[in-house]
Amino acid sequence: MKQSIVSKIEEVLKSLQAEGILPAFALPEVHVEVPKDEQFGEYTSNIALVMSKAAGKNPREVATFLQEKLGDDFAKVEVAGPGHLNFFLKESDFAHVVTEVLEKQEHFADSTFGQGVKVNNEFISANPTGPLHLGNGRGGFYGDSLSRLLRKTGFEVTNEYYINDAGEQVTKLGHSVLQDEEAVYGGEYIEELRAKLGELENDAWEVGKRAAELVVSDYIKPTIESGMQISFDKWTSERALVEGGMVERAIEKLKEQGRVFENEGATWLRTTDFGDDKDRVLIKADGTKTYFASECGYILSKLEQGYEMIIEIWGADHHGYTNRFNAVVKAFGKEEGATFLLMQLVKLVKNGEEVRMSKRAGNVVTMDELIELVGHDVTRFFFLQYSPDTHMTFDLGLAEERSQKNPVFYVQYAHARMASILEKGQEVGMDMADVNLSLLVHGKEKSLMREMLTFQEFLESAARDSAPHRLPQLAIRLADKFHSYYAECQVIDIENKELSQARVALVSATKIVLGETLRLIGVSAPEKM
RNA sequence: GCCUUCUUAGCUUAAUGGAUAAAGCAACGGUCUUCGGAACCGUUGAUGGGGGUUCGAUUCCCUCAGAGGGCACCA
Repeated sequence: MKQSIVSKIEEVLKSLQAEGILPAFALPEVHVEVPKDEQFGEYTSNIALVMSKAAGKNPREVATFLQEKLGDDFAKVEVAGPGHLNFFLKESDFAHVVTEVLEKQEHFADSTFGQGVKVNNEFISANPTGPLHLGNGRGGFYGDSLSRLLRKTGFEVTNEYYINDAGEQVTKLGHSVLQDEEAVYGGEYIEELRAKLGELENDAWEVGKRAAELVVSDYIKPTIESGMQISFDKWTSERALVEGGMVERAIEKLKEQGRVFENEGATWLRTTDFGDDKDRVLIKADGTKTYFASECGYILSKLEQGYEMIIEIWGADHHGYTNRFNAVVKAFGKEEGATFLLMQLVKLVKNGEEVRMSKRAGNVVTMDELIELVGHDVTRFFFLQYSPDTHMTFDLGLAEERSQKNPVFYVQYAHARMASILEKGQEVGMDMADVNLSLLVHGKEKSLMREMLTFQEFLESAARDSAPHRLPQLAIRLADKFHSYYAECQVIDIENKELSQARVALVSATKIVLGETLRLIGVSAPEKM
């Protein structure tokens, strides 16, 4: 719908210029949006405001020219405010969308927006040195929901977890398990690892390797799969990559590009060619490779697998690494680099005092603990609500109280209420086969239908902006509109069967759209609570 | 010192450069229940300070103040 309005506006503008009503000038790009306020219609364009200067006429005048030529396909086209052009859809469009939702069910609003582009979405990727903590949770839920959104809008997405099991931290983990003087990590899980590993040789690297595997299999994976309900398509091991010779290949390839040089006994990559602050070491003077070198191998392997879009969801503390990362991507010949989502760190507060999260001290609050305390749906909804830029503070003292007041219940309750109405509708024999949807003329009904009309649009722009945090807001809005409708209109009324059937159809469609929104968020859509 | 993110209502947060800045919680006042009251309706209340760009700025630029994060031949 949006696209067709855009083309119509473009067409009319050209004809206005041809007729000499508007002077000849390069037409700006036409933007059509869904206005947030319903009183401004279903779609709106600011084109008259944007081009008024070039046209040498005031915006309202330009808008009026357009208005006169665009009227036919809409119930109303209006010029409002400083020169906005607002489009109101016909009654038949409203009724039609309900039919469409009921036909397509959960596939309603599936789109081809992403054009099957192959996306690699890497998130969490916590070091295999301990259980996942709250900071991992934020990026985890965000990444998972983003993937769901991208798939819905036509991208082909692979969720990937990178296991950093080849570096110095593995040796440190080994020392910690051995409990020698170089131990750095503490906490209960270290004791558990010790017990599970049994007889230990006195080699921190070997012990660390085995311990890291256990951390992944016994802590990280269960938390992700059962606790957080995230499924990864791929778990990539840094060590496997290194042992498979990927890193050497990457370095060779970079040498071929002429980006590699020697200095002070070390081997460097000239990342400054691509906007990095300084060049980076690949091979240290002592002959060992840096983490950055294996990162190069990893990037090459992603590119060789044919991913056209690379998404990296990192903690904001990794901000300084984006340039060198992109430098490598570009050195391998990909022009636009990766999409980075930098999640600001979660600040943890308990009774007004900040809790420093440190694996060393063993005072981390784990995802498992939080999920056990308040439940998966509450945890996920809470973390997903906020934009990555927000420096969110999480008050543990309020966590339980929050769980009672979490909006996720409000939304789920709306869904359960719909289910209950539909069940009742069936009992009293409401037949959906031949429904007269033109009876849905109440303002609250139109408001619900408007959400359906603009649903796909909403999803596509959230996908375009990598902004899954808008989904909880949509869920709340849908629930709000439904509750409000419910309070004002009797859905099932035996005395008025025709209207009731239309309303049951509307509730049924609303339930599908809300259910789909909840699925994209990743929380359950209960039939009963 | 350099780079970077943030500052919106009492609190936690929304708002692809658009129209009257939106919710939840808290507070206050109503609905008194035939479909699920975990609900509905209403009231109070906000863009850190100062410049600039723009027809239009919470949004872009500069600056000041405050708060986070980052600046390894570590990973």
